[in-house]
Amino acid sequence: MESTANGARTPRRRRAQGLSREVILDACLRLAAETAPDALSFRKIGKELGADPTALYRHFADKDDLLLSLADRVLARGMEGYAPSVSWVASLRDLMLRARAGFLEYPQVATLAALRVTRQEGELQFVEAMLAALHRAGFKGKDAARIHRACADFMLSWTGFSAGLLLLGEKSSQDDRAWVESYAGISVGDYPLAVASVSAMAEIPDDENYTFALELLLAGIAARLGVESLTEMNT
Amino acid sequence: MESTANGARTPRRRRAQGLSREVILDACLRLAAETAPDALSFRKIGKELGADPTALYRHFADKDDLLLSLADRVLARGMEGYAPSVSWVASLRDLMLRARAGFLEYPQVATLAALRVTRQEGELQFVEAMLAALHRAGFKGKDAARIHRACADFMLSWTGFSAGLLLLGEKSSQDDRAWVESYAGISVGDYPLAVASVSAMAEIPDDENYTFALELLLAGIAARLGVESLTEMNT
DNA sequence: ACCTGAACACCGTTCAAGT
DNA sequence: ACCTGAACACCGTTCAAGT
Repeated sequence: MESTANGARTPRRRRAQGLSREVILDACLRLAAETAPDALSFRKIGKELGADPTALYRHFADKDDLLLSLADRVLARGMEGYAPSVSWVASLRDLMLRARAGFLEYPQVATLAALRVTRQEGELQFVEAMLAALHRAGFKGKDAARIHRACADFMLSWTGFSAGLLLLGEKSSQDDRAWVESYAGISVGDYPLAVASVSAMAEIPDDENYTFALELLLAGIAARLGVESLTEMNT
Repeated sequence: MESTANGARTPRRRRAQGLSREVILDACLRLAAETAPDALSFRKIGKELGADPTALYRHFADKDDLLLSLADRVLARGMEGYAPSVSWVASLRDLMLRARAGFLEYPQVATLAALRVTRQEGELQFVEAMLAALHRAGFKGKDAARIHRACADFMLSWTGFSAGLLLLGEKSSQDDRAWVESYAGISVGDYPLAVASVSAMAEIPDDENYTFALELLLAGIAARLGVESLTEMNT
């Protein structure tokens, strides 16, 4: 990669020299950008680096360790360019959308690490920005902590879900077939509402669904504000 | 299991005779009730049945096929005893809680199948009950479909998340250690709010967190009702 | 018709050995 | 100090063979 001056055609393994956490993480992100289901195995990372797969154990305790660092990098990347808005709702919405979008650029990382807490720089940036927005709204202390946790885990769980759907890929289409087939064996008359709406529901893309649920959540938070302070109401 | 009359001490493998989808699914649920991380492999299911692991392929196309049937059974089990309330909010809340609780009795199934659509009996029961509650609230057609999808995927994604946490088990405790350790290397002064609330947030158990987020979501839906019909308002 | 068992192409991880 | 490579205990799945 550095100098392709001489014999550029032999695709044999580069010598693995100067591995480091940074170098390894970069290679992982290169692999994780793809939507292939198992792109992040040690063996594939090793090949990408031209190193023996087990060399990674010199720099990371185990796969979990690697994954947490990877997840934090991805979150931090999603936070790049974030600027708080004057509106706290707009800030919350922005954060909840950009964090998810950041993760979904690396679906592998999202599925594998969505339920882990990284406790590294990127996560702290996200938490601090969320809490700042909630403070501006008037939520403090324990109340702010509860709402932040609800929002963060809403985002993380749904992001893991979405990443899983992306990685399933073509299998989702198989699902559509199964849908039609499996209806044959079931007494459809018992489920009139479900049968009537089934295609309308299937049409909704996951992104739109997340956005819509997020708006419901934000409305719920806003409504809570009304209850708390009783000074201002928003429809 | 059927008759322990003679030689009950030899734990050698029962002969595998009369395997069927039903028999296999029962064995799977027995295994999946545990919190062991990899309890649902074909090899372990085979051992539980006293059959060769590959015998399962005679009854299920692949692991995915098995998982979908398993997931639908678990959902159906969660729906047992459901009775719609006069209050549509109470009905929605009940459905969103019982579906998750049903899945979490079989964490293996929940992690592996949360993002799949089963299109079998249990799922239809759930969808029908949700739509019925939404209709009673006054949501119809496309609007009901959108809200149902938001609710269902909120529940499914969070349930997959929760099941993952359960399966992580002791690793969560490791996280707590990591939390303290990793704070050493970071300039804490840059994240005052995050640092101040970190322990308050960590204390919130996942169940409570889900319940709280669910209330926010329900409040958001109720608020939307106000916008729609303009006839009745609820704080 | 149904079950078995060897085999294939994968996993994460450990450990003695090389340099 | 860092990387290698054989090995271990696992995966899901295929396929020829048994009964």
